[in-house]
Amino acid sequence: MEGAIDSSQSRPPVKPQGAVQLQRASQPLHPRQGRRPVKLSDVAAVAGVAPMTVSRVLNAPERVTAATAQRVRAAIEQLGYVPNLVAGGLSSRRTRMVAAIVPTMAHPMFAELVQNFTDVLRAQGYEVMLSLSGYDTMSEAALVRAVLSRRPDALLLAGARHDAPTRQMLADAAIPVVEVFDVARRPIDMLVGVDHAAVGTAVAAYFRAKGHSLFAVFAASDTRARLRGEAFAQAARRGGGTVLAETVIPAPSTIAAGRTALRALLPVLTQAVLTQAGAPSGTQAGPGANGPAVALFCSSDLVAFGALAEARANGVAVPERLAVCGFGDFELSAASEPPFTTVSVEGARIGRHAATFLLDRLDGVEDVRRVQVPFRIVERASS
Amino acid sequence: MEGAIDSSQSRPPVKPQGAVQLQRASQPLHPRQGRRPVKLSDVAAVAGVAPMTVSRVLNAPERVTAATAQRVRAAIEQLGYVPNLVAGGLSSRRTRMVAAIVPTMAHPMFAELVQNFTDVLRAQGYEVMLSLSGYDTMSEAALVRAVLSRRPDALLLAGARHDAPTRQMLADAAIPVVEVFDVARRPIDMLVGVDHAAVGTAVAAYFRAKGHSLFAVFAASDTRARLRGEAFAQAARRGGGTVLAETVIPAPSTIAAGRTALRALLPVLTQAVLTQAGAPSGTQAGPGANGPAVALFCSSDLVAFGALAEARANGVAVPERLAVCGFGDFELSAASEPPFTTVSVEGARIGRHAATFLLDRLDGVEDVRRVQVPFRIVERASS
DNA sequence: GTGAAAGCGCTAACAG
DNA sequence: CTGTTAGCGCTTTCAC
Repeated sequence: MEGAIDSSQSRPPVKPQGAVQLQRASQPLHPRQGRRPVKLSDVAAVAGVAPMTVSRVLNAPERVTAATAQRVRAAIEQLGYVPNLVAGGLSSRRTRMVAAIVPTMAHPMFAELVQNFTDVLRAQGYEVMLSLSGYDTMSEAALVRAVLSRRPDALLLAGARHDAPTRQMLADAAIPVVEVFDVARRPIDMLVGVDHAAVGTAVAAYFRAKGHSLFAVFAASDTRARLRGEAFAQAARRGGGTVLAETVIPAPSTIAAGRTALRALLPVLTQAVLTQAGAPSGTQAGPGANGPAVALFCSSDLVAFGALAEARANGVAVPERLAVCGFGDFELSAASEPPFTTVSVEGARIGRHAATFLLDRLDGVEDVRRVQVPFRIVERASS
Repeated sequence: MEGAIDSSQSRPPVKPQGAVQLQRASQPLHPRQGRRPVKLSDVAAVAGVAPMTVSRVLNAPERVTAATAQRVRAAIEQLGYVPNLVAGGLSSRRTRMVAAIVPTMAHPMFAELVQNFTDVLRAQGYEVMLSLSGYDTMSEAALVRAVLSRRPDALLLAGARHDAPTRQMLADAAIPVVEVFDVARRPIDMLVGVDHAAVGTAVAAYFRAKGHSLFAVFAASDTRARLRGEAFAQAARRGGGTVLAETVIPAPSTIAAGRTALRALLPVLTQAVLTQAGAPSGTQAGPGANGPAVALFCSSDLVAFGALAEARANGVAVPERLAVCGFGDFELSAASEPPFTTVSVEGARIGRHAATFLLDRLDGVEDVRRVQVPFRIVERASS
C-alpha cells in the first residue's frame, strides 16, 4: 500500500566555489574601506555628533532634535550600520530579549501560545528567544542555566514542576518569570495556569451526563497529560463507572500511538460492550440512556484521531459503541471523519496573558499576578 | 454539529501577593550577601585564583591543572555562578549563537529541520535562536537586521529570494550563511536546496504515467508552493493534458482551505469527468488506462486532507474520479481515509546538512558548499 | 600553567 | 538638547 517512487534529485553537490564568494557578494551599495565592521562611533563621526547622540537616536528619538536625528539616520543608512545589541545589552543590563522554554511546537496550542507571546512582546521591542525542552536530553536545570547565561530580561516557562536548583537559579536571576499551562502549588513568580485535573474531571462529568458508565483513557506520559488522565479515571470511578483501561502512551503523542493503543483495547472494548448491554451493535446509545458504549478520553487530539481511524478500520461504530473525546482542539478534530469532541484551551490567550504580565513587570508594576485560563469541551459527532 | 459546552474555570485571579514573593523563594541554598549578581571575579576570589583562570576552566579546561579546576568548580557551585555570555560575546566577538529564520513551525518539515539543526549545533556548543518569519509583518530586511544586531556567529535562512538590502546586510555581517529549502540562482553563500519546480514536474509525470490527462492544482500563495504548482501545471500541459483549475490558496495552508477549494472545483470536476469519458462513476481508472479521473496536486498535505474530506462528503470516489497527491508527508497523510499519496522531503536531512555546513565554516573550512536534497513521491491509496 | 593589562561596543549618569 | 566620563563582565594578548 505504500510503494515509494524515488524521483530523487541526488545530483552531486555544485562544485565548491571558495569562500571569496561571500566577499564579492552583490556590488557593495555603499563601498566601505576595509572590512572593519561599522560601529556606533563611525556613525557618530560621519554625522558629526557624539556617539551618545547616535545612541539616543536609536533608543530615545524623542530626546533628539529632528534635524540631528535626520543627519544621524542618513549616516546610519549610508554606512549600513547594524547596532550591536550584545554590547548594548552588557552596558545597559537589558538585552531586550525574553526567553521562552516550551516542550514542543508540534502541539498547535504551544505554537499558538508562542506566536501570540512573540507578537505582543515584539510590539514592545522585545525579541523572543525560544528553547524547546521536549526533545532535549539536557536536564531542565541545565537548559535553564544555558538560557539564563544569555541574560534574558524575562522568562516564560511551560509547566510548573521545577526542581530546587532550577528554582534557585531563577530566583537568583531576579527577573520576571511566568509559568504557564500548568497549576503550581507554589509558583516561582507569576502564573497563567490551566487546571489539568479539572479538565479530566470535566470530561468524565460530560460523559456521565451523556449516560456513559464504561470508560477508558489514553494518556501520554508527560506530567500534564497524566494529570488529565488520572483525574478523568478518578472522577469516572467516583461516579460509579468502570474504567476498562488506563493506557500510557510514550510522549510525544502521535496518530500512530493512538491506533496502537486502540488496537490493544479492541478485545476489552468488544467484550465489555457485549457483556454490559447485549444490545445489537449499531444500537444508538442516546444521551441519558445507559448505553453500552465505552467513553474514551485521549490526552491529545492526535491520539484521538488515531484511535478513531483504528476504530473505523475495525468496524467499531462511533459514537454508538465508542465515544471519543480528545484534547487540544487541533484543526484535525473538526476535519476528522467523524469530527470528534475535544477540549479546547486557548493557547493564544495564554501567550497574550503571559506576555502582558511580563511586560507590566518590566515596566515596574510589582504585582505578582496569577490567572487560571478557562477551557471548554467542544462537542462533535464522536460522543 | 458543533455545540460548545462551557465548563470554564474562570475563577477570579488568585489574589496578588506582592513581588516579595520572588525574593523569598525557597530557602537560599547558598546564602549570599546582598543581591549583587555573582560574576566571574567573585568566583575567582573565592577560589583564590585570577579571573582568567576561571574563564579557562569554563572555556578551555585542558589548559588548567585538575586541582585548580576542581577548586574553581567548587567555587562556581558554591556561589551558584551563571556565566554572562553577553559579556563573553562582546569580548570574544563570538556569541556561540546561530540564528535560524524559518517561515513557520506549523509545517512538520520545518519543525524537523529546526529540530535537527538545533541538535547538531547544540552538540557543538552553539545555541539556536529561532525567528518565525511567516506570520511576521516586518519586512525580511527588518527581520534580518533585528537578528543580526544580536550578532549570531552564523545564520540559517529558509528560502533564497532576498532583496538587495538584505543581501547587503548579510554580506557585511561576514558570517557563514546557509539558505535552505529553495533553489537560488545566486546563493548568498551556502545552500541546502530543494528543487520545487522539479517536484511539480515529477508529480505531473507520476500522474501521467498513471494514465491521467485531466489535472488540477491547489497551491498556496507562498513562493515555493507556487513554484511547485506552476511547474506541475506546465508539465501537465506539456504532456498534452488539460489543467482544469489552478487554485491559489491564501497562505498559510489549512485543512479548511482545502475543503473550500475542492468545493469550488466540484462542478468543474463532475462535468469534466462526465464529458471526457462518460464512464459510470465507480469505474476503476487503472494505471496506464486513460481514465476519467482528475489528478489533483495540493501544495500541502493539509490542503490535500481537506480536499479529500470534502470529496468524501460529496460522494466523489477516490481515486476513481479524483486522484490526489499532497506535499510534505505529514503524519496525517498516512492516517487519512484513504491514506494519500504525497511528496516527502526530509527536513531532518536539510537541518543536519545545514548545521554541518555552518559548523565546518566556523571551524575554518573555507569551501562554499551546496547540495540539493532529494525528494520522493510516497504512493498511497489516493492515486 | 597562571596572571595582569587592555579593551570589546555600547549606555548610565552626570555635566553643560 | 548634546557631550563627557566611566564602566558593563568577560576574553584577548602577552608576560611570567
